[in-house]
Amino acid sequence: MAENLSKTYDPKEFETRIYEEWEKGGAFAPSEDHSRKPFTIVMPPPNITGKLHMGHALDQTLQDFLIRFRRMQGYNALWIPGTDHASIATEVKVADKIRAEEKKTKEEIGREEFLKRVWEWKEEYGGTIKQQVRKLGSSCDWSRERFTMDEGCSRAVVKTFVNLYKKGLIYRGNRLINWCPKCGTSLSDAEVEHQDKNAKYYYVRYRGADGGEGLVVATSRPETMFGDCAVAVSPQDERYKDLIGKKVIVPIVEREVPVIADPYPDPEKGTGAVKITPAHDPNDFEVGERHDLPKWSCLNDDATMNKLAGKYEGMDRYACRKQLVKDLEEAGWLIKVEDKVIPIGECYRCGTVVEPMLSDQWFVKMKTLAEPAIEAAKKGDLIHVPERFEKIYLHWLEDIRDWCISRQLWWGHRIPAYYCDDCGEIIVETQAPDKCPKCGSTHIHQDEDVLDTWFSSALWPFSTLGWPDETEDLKYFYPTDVLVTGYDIIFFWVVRMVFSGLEAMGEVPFRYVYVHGLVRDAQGRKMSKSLGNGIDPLQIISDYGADALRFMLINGITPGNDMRFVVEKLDSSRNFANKLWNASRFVIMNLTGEDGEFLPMAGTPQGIAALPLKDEDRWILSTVNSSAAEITANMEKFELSLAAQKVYDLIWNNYCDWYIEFVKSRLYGDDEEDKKVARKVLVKVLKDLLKLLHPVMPFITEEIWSCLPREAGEITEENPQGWLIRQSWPVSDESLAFPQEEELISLAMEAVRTVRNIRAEAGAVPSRKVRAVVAASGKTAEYLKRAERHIMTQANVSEIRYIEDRSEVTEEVLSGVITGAEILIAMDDLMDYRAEEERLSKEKKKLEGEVERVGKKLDNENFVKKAPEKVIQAEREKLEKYQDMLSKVTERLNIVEKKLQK
RNA sequence: GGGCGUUUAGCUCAGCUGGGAGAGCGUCUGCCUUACAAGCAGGAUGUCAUAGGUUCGAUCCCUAUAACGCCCACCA
Repeated sequence: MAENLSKTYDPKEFETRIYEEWEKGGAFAPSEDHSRKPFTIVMPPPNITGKLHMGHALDQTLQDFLIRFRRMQGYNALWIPGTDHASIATEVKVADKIRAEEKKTKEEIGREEFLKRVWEWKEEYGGTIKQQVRKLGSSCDWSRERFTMDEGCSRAVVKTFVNLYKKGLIYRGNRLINWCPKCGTSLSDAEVEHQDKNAKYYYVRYRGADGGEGLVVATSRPETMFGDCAVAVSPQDERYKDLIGKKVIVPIVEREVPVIADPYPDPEKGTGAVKITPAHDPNDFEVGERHDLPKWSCLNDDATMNKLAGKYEGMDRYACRKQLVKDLEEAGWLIKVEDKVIPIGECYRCGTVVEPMLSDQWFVKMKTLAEPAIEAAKKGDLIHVPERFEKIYLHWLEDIRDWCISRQLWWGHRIPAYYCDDCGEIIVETQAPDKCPKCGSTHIHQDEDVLDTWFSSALWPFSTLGWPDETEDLKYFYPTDVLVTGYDIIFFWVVRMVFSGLEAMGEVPFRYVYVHGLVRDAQGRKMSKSLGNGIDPLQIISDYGADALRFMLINGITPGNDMRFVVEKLDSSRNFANKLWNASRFVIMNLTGEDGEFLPMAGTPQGIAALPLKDEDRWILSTVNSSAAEITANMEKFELSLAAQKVYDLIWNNYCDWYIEFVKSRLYGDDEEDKKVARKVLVKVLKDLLKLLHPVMPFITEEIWSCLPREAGEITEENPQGWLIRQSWPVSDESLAFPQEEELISLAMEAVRTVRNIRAEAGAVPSRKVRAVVAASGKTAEYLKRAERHIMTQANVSEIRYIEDRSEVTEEVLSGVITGAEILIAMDDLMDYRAEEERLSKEKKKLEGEVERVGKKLDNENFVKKAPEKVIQAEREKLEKYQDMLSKVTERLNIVEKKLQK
């Protein structure tokens, strides 16, 4: 790594280099030593659909923070990286690309060729993503990298499917599913987004078959009338009592359907009579099941009307609706139309309105699988951070319905089900069968469909560790420790991993779920491609460095809450990095002895404590020592933001602003022995601070660390290069607790601040030394005397006189009160009256000019008449302000002049 | 229809199971003091959304209310 630090902080100079060295040196891989406790995270695999966005950057940073912290704490840390094939999303993207570039559909290209193209896409985008993850500094073990469609994960998928099928938990059925007409595939319930939309209720009369009035039904989808097979009413509904059992005629369709009594219709809603279309509505489907009604589907897969629709055949569902309503109206069957807000289901990928359709699909039976997952959360085997997400998790599992897992797509895991062409037998096996076990036929074909992409993601925590094989990794690293993810995929992913893990492994896949929010733009809007408000993490890294980005993403966030991406926060993070950089340069500059060699360090806490330490040494050692304990506790409780904030404070406010300043006079002094002590403390503390900061800012800390002298214990067999990434985490040590010195230096700091304050408020000449009088007694006096050196140097005081009684001072003074004491400074000392007179005169002149200028403006009739009220008001306020300032300056100038005359 | 979150300094947000109201940015004043002007020193700014309640004491707990946002929900 670097030999010494360049003059200015330039992350470009070292971030890439350091990452390469880490990776080459095996810094991310866990040890083979399985006697140590493991700490495992599996990375939520980014989709290979495109590049990483800011949300990924947050996700990665949080995980890397945790894994680095635990690694340093001594856990055998493993973070498994990988990518997701993202079945439907990728298929759509690649199909779009082919359509745009070659003007061909995927059908025209053919399944085999299409899949070849997708694999090429995967190589390209998967590669980009991996590079981005590296740029962010993620310390994941690339030797264990996985892909949801690699050989192992595919075996896991097949194995799981077969297992669940044999247990009767996966079945094939002709049921109502969500159908996306554009993507041409079924969707799970989770993949449908409900949106409230303005729509209409159409009230349509179904006349009696006996020539009677019949009844009126309300529907928002009249085009489904072609699938109507009954009209249901509540048995309690007096209005329709006489119609039950009779027939009514569906207009236009001119089909006789029975009026049936069923508990489903709510007499309060609509007309109380519901047209029943089992093939296009989930509720109707159930009614149909209860009454053994036929299930007539009137839609094609592309949402056009089928032959059941008669003359409307071939029309799009909405065109048909429009025409049908018109026809109904003309025929007199349309009673009224009502505006209504109705929740509409849309495809989460393409936004097309989803159609409930009757279809042969594969389903996972959820009830039995959900139960242990519910239990796990209730027992505390699974803990959500923050807690409130447990409620969401439970609620979803508690009224879960069966999961439709087959997709009419090509890119994905093909369903391991085989059909005998001769006898129709269904064979579900891990290996394709040679012949039908029932009839012996060799005419067998595999199911054309693939699985829901989330079926394979659900296995991620154990498929990545080698399952279904009983690998060493699986035994040692499962269950994993924490899953970090955004709240937007709890249902898609977290829930399914939990029940899958419990089913396959008998244990929850992770102990903690750390849920983070979304990264929004500066206005609080979701970052999206359509808005074009996305921010590329790589661009930010190139402008500010990965460390600054990471710190910015961690700082000021709360688990589960969204954050805004504000560029100013990056400046602040970068400035912090620069601050640390320069402080380190200062330390390193002062490290070497006359011969240019590093001075021997003191090593252990006991070694440091045994040195002839000064008060300020003890203060900083003690402060860092106790803060380390707090910071550790914060991190263990996932309070990462608080932890980062505390390290920031420690570095900037304690170490840089105070300790380094305290110690300068010693470093520049003649006492060689004491100089060494100061150096040792400087380095010891800097090292601890670098360790504490490393999880959030890994690059800069490693770079600085590499420039500091190595000591015993820092180079080990596991860490031959002595890298920071593998150093041990600071543990608070009793030998470094110095409460008395903490109190003493705090008091000194108060005194310094007070004197500075007085000086600044009095407008004293900065370079001018002042004499101070300290009125204090007892311990306070004693401490302040002990800290006299600091007060003098830090506050530019030339002399301190101690008194017990404040009334001893009779001259004109300014004073400030600190804990247990008062500090007084003579007015005469504060001011160079000549200089002050000059300054005030200048100031006065300037102000007079301003007053005159604004005054003139306001005296101008045209201005007052024509300018907007706001501007006039602002000018008036300005005038007032300047006049006020002028009178103060004048007053002060008078005093100064009087002093000069004396 | 059900549930949840947010509301704290001009802006972005912290506030770790009730006891001093904070940070960064911005702003104002003074400083190029040999680590750092991406800096140093100092200052100003808040009825912690509103109304009640519990408590010796509430930004924090309870109950309402409002605004904004989010999630879930089988579209008669």
